[in-house]
Amino acid sequence: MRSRPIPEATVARLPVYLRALLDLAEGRGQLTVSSEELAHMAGVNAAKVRKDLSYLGSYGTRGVGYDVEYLLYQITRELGLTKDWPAAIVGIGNLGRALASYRGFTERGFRIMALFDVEDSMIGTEVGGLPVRHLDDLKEVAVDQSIAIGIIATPPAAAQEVAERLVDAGVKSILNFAPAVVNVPPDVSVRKVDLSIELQILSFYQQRTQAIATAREANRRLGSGI
Amino acid sequence: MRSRPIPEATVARLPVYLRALLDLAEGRGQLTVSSEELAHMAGVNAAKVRKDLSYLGSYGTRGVGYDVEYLLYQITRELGLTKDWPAAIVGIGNLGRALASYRGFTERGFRIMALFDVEDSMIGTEVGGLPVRHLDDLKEVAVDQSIAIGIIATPPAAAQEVAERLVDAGVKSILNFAPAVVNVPPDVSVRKVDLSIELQILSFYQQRTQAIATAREANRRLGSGI
DNA sequence: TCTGGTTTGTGATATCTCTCACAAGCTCGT
DNA sequence: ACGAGCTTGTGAGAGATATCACAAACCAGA
Repeated sequence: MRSRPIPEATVARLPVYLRALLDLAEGRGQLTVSSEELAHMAGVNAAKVRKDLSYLGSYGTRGVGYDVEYLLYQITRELGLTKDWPAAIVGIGNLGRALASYRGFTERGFRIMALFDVEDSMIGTEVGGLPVRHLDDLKEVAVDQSIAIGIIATPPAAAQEVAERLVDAGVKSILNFAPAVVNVPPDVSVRKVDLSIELQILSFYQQRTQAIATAREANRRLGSGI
Repeated sequence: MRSRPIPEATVARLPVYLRALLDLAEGRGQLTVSSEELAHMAGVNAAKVRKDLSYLGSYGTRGVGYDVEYLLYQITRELGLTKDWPAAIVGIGNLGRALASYRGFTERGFRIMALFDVEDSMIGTEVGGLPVRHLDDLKEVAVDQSIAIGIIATPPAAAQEVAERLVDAGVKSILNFAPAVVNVPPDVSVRKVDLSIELQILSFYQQRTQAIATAREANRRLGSGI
């Protein structure tokens, strides 16, 4: 089963398994883990865990489970986390500032190397130990520092232009926090994180269950002859 | 086709269409829009747009397209955005603070009504015009203010407990920013926003294309007899 | 009223994803 | 050495999602 392409859905879950395994290794010092236990920690079912891991190769032992350290290494390697990825943040507003000082990034080898904005009053100031530079310097800095990942935290109107500048600077991976769709060439990956969209999705399900409750209520009144 | 349940994948795209329609209405004052144009603005293909919209009912006109205002209204209604949703943020660190002052929320009828933390030094201070209250007051405040949406922005170790307190307070929709899996009863919706996971997914695809490029390079050297 | 150009709505089909169920394979105690 | 008890790896089928392709319906102009 090795060397088959890894499905997108599986790729999206590997980081979740990775985190669970880190908890096991660092926290409890557990040596092996069953698909059942890993599934519970990751909030999925055991068959899915086994199938996901089978795409990486046969790293488990029947009757025993998976070796935590070995599996950790394999997932780390598969996700390309054995090396550091230099990243840059564009747009140093509320969100950009929070991202710049967010610990979670550096933890897994993502290093914020540069910050960019267009606001003159902001250029030159330090945020989280890094100077804010002008967007016009993006290409030069990106090439110089081998920036691999661009993080867009600008207002929506600026997102597309920033994306194009990142692409022009050779960046192939973009994480977009701006509430806007950005179009890029097919060899560039974009992932979007959109708080407002997530809330709207929650709203849909919340409203639906309330609607059902209301309907049930109405139905009960009808049924009881009122 | 009406009254069939709307697929999850479609629900997740409705907010994207909504945003595009708002651009059309407010920005350019355009009256109708074709699935083709909407698809381009949303970054998907036209057949998908039509199928998605068909779940809401037949709101288009053949040969013409969709009435922008009418479609706006229908999607807004379907997403439950005709009323305001009171929300609360738990965990007022870097991220929580940024969220508390984030404009994007209030825009679509999500009102941040309360902030919670456990750090004594933080309790009583104001963030974005709201006082930070102690987590122990959560239930009382949540019931009193009819909080519908809970936003978790705590460190990962606290996430599960906070989720349980939210559930206990009657909250049925949770947006989880903490890098941790939270388990909730089936009648509660959780959506997670995990910056670190998104970066790791980007890392996978970036690393893969680099690996392919390296292999191709090696192959070329072999082929040329070096 | 008819014709040509346009765009929707949707069956049919392809692709992706999840879940089940069980043989194969491992460990351990006897 | 062997059987009991687990746990993996995976084929098969179910289910969800995406895409295709085209008939049906509309508008505008003659």
